[in-house]
Amino acid sequence: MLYYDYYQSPPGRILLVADDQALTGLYFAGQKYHPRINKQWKRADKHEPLRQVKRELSEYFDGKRTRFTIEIAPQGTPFQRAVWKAIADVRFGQTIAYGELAERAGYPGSARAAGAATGRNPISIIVPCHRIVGSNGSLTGYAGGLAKKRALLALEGCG
Amino acid sequence: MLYYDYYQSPPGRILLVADDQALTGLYFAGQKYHPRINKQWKRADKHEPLRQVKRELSEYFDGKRTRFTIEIAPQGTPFQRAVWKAIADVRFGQTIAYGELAERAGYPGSARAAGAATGRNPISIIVPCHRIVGSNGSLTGYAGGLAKKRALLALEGCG
DNA sequence: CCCCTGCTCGCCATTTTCGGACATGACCCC
DNA sequence: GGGGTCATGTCCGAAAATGGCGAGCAGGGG
Repeated sequence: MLYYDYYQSPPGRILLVADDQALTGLYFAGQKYHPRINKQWKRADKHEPLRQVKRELSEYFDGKRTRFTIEIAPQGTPFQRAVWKAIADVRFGQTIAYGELAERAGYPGSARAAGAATGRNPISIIVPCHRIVGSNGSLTGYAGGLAKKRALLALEGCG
Repeated sequence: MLYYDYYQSPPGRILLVADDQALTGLYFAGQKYHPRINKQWKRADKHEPLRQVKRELSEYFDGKRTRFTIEIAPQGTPFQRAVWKAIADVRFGQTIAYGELAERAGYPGSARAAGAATGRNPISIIVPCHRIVGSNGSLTGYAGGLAKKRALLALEGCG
């Protein structure tokens, strides 16, 4: 059984999805790869994991939180999970390039594949894929739109 | 955790595989689709499901048993499971055609697909795929070799 | 005629293969 | 620097190939 709820953030409305104990998805409204609401899912604004992530998001957008503690359970291939795990290790206010990301994930040379996997990240913000940039520092892409990527990086003090 | 052991039957050596409570595989040595022994598996000649199936097999080959009671848990697609379930309902000494099998499985017209699924049966003898023959009565194929299919049918009195 | 054989052709789920798409990066040339 | 080119690795969907089939048909012997 999966549960979901919405959260209104400064950059836009967010869809949250969780199973019994962990967060499985966090999507900006209208973003690429946004899932359809499944009839089997249950709208639940009091479900504990969802409450916790909403609390942590509020603190994050208020500038009072720089790391998340909510448990996450993203679904993907072994390669994708390795990439997402490597992304999760990038700290608040820091950025790395796709090539560096691929290397940290254990797949040196797979920069482009790492980019594709980054785009499929099911848990935006918490798995901070906005902290991954081109090797020359350019903001090459973001599933939710480059504007949101800029906004998040600005919030974290990366002009 | 999976457990395995061997059993020497009249037609040839057999590999038995089981999980904690049910049989998941029964293969003739050298048959098609024979699995490799996984390092993670444990050789266990006293594991209860394995002991039970060895006992029932002995009785079967001695002509003292016409149906099996061991619990089975074959792994496959929904279609394959439907076919294997339909095979399991064919009784000792009886034979049906692949077309009839497909129909009983709930997929009328899928005779050829049923044949392919039959070939992938992971639990020979217990799921008696040797009782499936061509619509004209011919023994069209058997993963363990047609000789074994003939031997099993002879044992069951189908000359 | 009847029966058998061999052939062709539709069937259907699965598996394998293949061709793009992609949130890159290094190189080269103006 | 901007813009083109090319070498990469992974994933997804589509298409083709693969099988333990079966019905229909044409010939050749009894």
